[in-house]
Amino acid sequence: MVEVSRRRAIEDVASDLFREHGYAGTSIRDIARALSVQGASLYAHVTSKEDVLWAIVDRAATRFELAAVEAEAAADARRPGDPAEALAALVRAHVDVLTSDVDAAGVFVHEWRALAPEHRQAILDRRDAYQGRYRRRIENGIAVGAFAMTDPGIATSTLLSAINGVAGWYDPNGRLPAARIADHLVELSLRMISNA
Amino acid sequence: MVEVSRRRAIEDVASDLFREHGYAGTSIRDIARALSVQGASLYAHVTSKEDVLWAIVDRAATRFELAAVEAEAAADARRPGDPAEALAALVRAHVDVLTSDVDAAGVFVHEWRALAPEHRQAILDRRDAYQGRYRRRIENGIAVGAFAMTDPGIATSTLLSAINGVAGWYDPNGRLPAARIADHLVELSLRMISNA
DNA sequence: CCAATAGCCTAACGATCGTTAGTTAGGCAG
DNA sequence: CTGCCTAACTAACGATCGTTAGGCTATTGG
Repeated sequence: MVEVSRRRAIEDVASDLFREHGYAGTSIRDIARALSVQGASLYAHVTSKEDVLWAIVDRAATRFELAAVEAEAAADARRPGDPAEALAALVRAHVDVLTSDVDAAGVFVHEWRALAPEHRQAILDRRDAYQGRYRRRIENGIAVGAFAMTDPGIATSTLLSAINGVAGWYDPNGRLPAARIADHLVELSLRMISNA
Repeated sequence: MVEVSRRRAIEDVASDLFREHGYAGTSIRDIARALSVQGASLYAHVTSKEDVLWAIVDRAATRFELAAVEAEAAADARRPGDPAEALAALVRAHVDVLTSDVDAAGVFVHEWRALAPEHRQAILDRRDAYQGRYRRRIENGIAVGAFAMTDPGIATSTLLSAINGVAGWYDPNGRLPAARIADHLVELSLRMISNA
């Protein structure tokens, strides 16, 4: 990974450590040590520890949001009003973003609780909006009979838990390339909510 | 919740706090404050902070294991060799354990990384064994044609992620009783891996 | 060649961390 | 009354936490 800026290099090793040991379980000096630098030196590039967490989470959130917007637009262009097409596109986009930076995605999924109250609330709002995309497609699919009759809220949460689970075991050097994994997750996701 | 021992009361409030702020994000004094007691007073009942985490995780793991054993035995007694029956029983048992103590289950799912190396490895082994129960049933179902042809490893991990996701939103005072939620998760789980 | 800039250093601050030691207060059994 | 048990207390330890201040060095554009 070629670093364009020192600030970005800090965020990248922080993503790795936050994902492995959690935000509270990682000290500024831990991050510095991974960069072969003294802890205090980081403050030339960063205003606080929480600032680093926020940068990681905010960027990851933005990437998920952009990918979802594009995925829905493309799906609607291909097959307008097809809930399965739209949901498949959403899931694939989500898994793609997740596998393209597992560390940051893992931090986004698990460490948002450690954010300062304002940032935490902002992320919760954005997560709700993101989840709403999935939910609307699921509800629409149920309405037109493409998806099974189930509780849309539970189905949405469970679907997102399922695909976020990839962050728990994905290994860039593993046996399956990211694209294959996305294929499987799309298949599992659609079956989960589809009619017989 | 009536506490039978002081030790157990400590573990219960610790479960709550560990789940909310993580193990590293919770201090001994935080736990003590929730019990209206001084931090040092806890060491009359506890040998270390990690000891508390281990007790919570170990107990939760045991409950999941016992429930799975019973569920499989009962399913095999009802309909021997039926993969769907067995998997449904496993999922229901898992969700039941999870909802019966969300705090402890949430700690088990998310905070095992914070365990001391030996305990951490022990839990990883037990988690693998537990996951193996699901995997064998899924592989068996694929072999007999009851389940769809998919990667059993990914299907197993994704299924468990899906049902563990309940720990992220379940509220004992929420709109749905635990039994209804288990119903939904069983349904979603079976559909996820079933043929057409 | 010089000035600016980026990057890192050492030293230290007050706070909090997990944990130990020694002590005190109350209840119950002999 | 005595002696033990449970449960709490205060005080303090050394380590580590996030963070600030001020100074040094190497590279680089004019």
